[in-house]
Amino acid sequence: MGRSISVLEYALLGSVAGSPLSGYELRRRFLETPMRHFSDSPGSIYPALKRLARKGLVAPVPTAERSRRRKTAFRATPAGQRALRAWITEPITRGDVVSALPELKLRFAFSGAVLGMAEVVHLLEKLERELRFYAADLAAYYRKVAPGMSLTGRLALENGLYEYRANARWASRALAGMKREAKNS
Amino acid sequence: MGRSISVLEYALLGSVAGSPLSGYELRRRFLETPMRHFSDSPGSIYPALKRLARKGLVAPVPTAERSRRRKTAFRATPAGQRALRAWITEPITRGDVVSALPELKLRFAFSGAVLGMAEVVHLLEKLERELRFYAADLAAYYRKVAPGMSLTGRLALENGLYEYRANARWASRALAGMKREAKNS
DNA sequence: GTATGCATGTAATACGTTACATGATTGT
DNA sequence: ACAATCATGTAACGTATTACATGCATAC
Repeated sequence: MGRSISVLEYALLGSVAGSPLSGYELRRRFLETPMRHFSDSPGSIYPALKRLARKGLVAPVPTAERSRRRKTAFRATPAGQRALRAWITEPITRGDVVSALPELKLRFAFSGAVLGMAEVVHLLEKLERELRFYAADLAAYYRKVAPGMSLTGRLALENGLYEYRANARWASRALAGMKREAKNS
Repeated sequence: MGRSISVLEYALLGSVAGSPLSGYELRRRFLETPMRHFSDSPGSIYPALKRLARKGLVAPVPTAERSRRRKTAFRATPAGQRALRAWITEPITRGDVVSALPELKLRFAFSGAVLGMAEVVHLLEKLERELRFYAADLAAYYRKVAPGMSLTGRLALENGLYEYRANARWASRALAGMKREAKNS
């Protein structure tokens, strides 16, 4: 069937999980917010939106607008919400953190919309564990190969190490913050 | 003509700029080293290698090997070195750091092989400037929108902020290290 | 009345992904 | 003898990129 869903499609789906948005508004989001790494080109967004609609994951909402500008806003359907949830709660495997970190972060960013607090915490815990694990891996690799590397190669490797450590620290702090907040509610 | 060169192709080209490597060895690199975010699938690497060969940027080196295993190692040609250099020294525009940071890092990682120390420093300075600039942008954006965001959305935004700050700090430290080293030579 | 922003689309192309396929060599 | 690893490829498919194209609305 029209099975798999691309990361771009999930990004769109997650964006219309809360309030409906039109293709143009989604483009502006990708252009103006830190979701900038997604292309804002109409050639990617409108077709992706149509695919989601064809799969029944989003649906156009009646345009109760005073403006006569043609504009079709889409919203996630119940099936869309389920698909989003399924994607976000997919198991995090070792190595996802290496080859698909941006996707994991996107999943986390959207998790608040479809998951309960306890599940969000669980997701973040998994993420933190994998980040720490890979940071340690990288550190070991660095110690092993750094002596024989070129200066820029070694620095690039260091960059990766620092970045993963920063990510791991972020996850720890975020986790602590969430647990604190959970008590005050 | 066979103009543009994909990031994967540059990754391969840069990898064979120093010593020749076969498709299989390149796959293993992508599998076992922190270049893991590149796919190690034969369906991407062998065709990309062939495209590079067709463009005259890499060439097979005579297999003076004792092993009778068929194996074709490729090395960057002079034209390949020039193309690599041209890519690495392309101007860094505002926003590259947002939409193409991994590519910028790859360029830096390979820069040692084709650029002089002064040019590498210049590249890193540009990179550092843009990283700081965007980190500041993100911080301003955070202050503006954070109050109205969901918890996970806000945390994801924080993550981006921390990550860019970590990158900027790395660039500063690397720069300081390079300048120190330049004196001792 | 003309430029800018809103708003949506299509067509050509090239590329990466996945799956499939083959065979030689080394180690046990 | 068999499994694992070395080593290279092809075919189908979907999708992102780029460029082109259209038209309405608003502000000046």
